[in-house]
Amino acid sequence: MLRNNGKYRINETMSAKRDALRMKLIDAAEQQMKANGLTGLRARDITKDAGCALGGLYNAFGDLNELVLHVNARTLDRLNVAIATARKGLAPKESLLAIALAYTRFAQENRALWDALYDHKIPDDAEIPAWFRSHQSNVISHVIHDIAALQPSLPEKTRLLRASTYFSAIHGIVAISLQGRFLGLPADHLYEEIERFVGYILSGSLGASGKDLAD
Amino acid sequence: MLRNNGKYRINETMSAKRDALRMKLIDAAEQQMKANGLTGLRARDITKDAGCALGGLYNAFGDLNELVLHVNARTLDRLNVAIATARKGLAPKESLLAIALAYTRFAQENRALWDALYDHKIPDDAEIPAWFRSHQSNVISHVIHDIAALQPSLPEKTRLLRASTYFSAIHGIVAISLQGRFLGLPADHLYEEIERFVGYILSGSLGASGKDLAD
DNA sequence: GGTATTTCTGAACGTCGTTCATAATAAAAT
DNA sequence: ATTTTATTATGAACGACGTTCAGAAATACC
Repeated sequence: MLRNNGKYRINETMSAKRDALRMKLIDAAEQQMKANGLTGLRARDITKDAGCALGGLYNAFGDLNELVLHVNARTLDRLNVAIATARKGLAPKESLLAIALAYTRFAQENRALWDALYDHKIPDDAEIPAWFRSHQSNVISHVIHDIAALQPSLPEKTRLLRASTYFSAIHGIVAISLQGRFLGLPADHLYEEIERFVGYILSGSLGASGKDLAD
Repeated sequence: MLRNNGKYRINETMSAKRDALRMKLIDAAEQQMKANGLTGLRARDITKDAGCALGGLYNAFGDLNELVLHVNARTLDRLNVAIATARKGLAPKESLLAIALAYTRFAQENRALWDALYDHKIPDDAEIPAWFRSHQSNVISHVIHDIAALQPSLPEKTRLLRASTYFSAIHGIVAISLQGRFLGLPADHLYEEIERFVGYILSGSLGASGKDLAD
């Protein structure tokens, strides 16, 4: 029978050793995903690179999916930085274009890790943890800010819709192009095609005069 | 030592029995994917449903990936019909909107099979067979026709780029929304958001007067 | 019927994620 | 120090998976 008299730690948040192993496992998994993609990820290889036994992974994380979530959170953070840097100091419209181009560049330069952001599926029963969603939100918040600046009269909820639509459209163009599906937009035309497309959207949604299209 | 004196068939294209088994396997795989998704696909379940031994799958197809390609080709054909039906008799701009909405509806109503179109990855060494690419091309050809009608002066190659960009953007909006990633555009706003978005693109790219934006 | 050829079969193989009894280590109590 | 208790580490073992392949069964032609 286990007692807890307050002198041993109750949860996993206080162990520096455990955290160190977790970090080594995330590092190893990230390296492996960079080299072999999400489907090339192997628990045995990760633990070997991290310097622990196979079972150690399951002491540090619930399962392999949870480890992937941590790698993906890192990737989202780096994407977030790339976007923030690209739009810094720009006016809203220029910022929206900069976001699209930064997203495109990031996807190209971090192909395997970026793929994993979308290829990774968690089982139907499990749900995406809140801490991970916040990493996703950080990325899209830049779009929300620009839309808010362009259309201040838009209700908050509608701004989220517009931001999601804008972001998703750009993502779709990049994704289909890089995956070479359907016609496969050639990568060497990707930037100009996106720049043109963003121009369409901005002129279409805001009018040539930048007038506020409330609704 | 095997000889061939011309009295036995040389390749696999002439056997009705073999084709019947292939069809049963595709049917079984399709049913399984509908119910359990691509990741729920199991060679043992498929062959049991199709009424053959486990190894039979590997007589009919090279491997499981090849079988998935056949299911996906079917799905693309049904998507193609859905789009063709939706745009029939419409003017180019209305057709482009109809395509987007039909794509959205198809994705919602055939979620598991539609997911498999994009989730299925073939190994790096193998490449997508030409017969499969033609199924993909049929779907996007509708977009190409409408763009050709709207901008007849556009070079053929540029039309393909524009069609790919348009299709991919719509796909991205639908995909991110249905997967609930990032903010997750709520499904009940999906149609109106797409309709608005297409309006932006059409007015942005063609001008209010429908003038031809060459190049 | 006899023989060449194709098709079918399912046990067996290697690999995977995951589990868990056991060992090793660390901390607290005595 | 020694014992007790709690934590962490280990890797053999398990079940499920895709795939293979030697042999059985079926088929086609003489």
